[in-house]
Amino acid sequence: MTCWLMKTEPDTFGIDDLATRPGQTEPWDGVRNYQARNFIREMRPGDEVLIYHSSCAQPAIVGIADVAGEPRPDPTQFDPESPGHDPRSKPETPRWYLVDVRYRAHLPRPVSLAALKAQAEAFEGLLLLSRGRLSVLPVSAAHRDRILALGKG
DNA sequence: GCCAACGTTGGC
DNA sequence: GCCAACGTTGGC
Repeated sequence: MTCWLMKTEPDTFGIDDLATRPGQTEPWDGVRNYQARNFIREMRPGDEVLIYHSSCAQPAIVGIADVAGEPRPDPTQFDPESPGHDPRSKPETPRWYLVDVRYRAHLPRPVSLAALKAQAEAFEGLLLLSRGRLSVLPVSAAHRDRILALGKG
């Protein structure tokens, strides 16, 4: 079972929004990057997800969620009204995928990007630090444990 | 298949 | 709001 990190902009849809959704679950649509897409397709129900807030005053890992279902085609790619519309996508050959993400908990203390950078050796290899623009990425068990330890109250 | 132009992400 | 990094597109 893999642990993942998924980014979101709190001004648009933050962890508080996730926590107050019906079923505390949201289809994580709109990912339009091939590397991120490939990671989504590797996700399995029950996998743990770290929720990261980006493009905000304090970029940080703010909580824990899990993967609530199998990866499936992102329906917004077929919707001409959606900003995620991709005219190249056909229902029989979908290009973009999503998973449903279910809220589990806030971290008692957010783990800021600055805090991660301050322990650069400990977080060596963490794609959040080396692939700044990747919005979905795997997190090793060791890094995950360390992040949760930092996030304890 | 190379590479320049362009667009987007996201920290600061 | 600026700008660096870098993924994507499209001409050749």
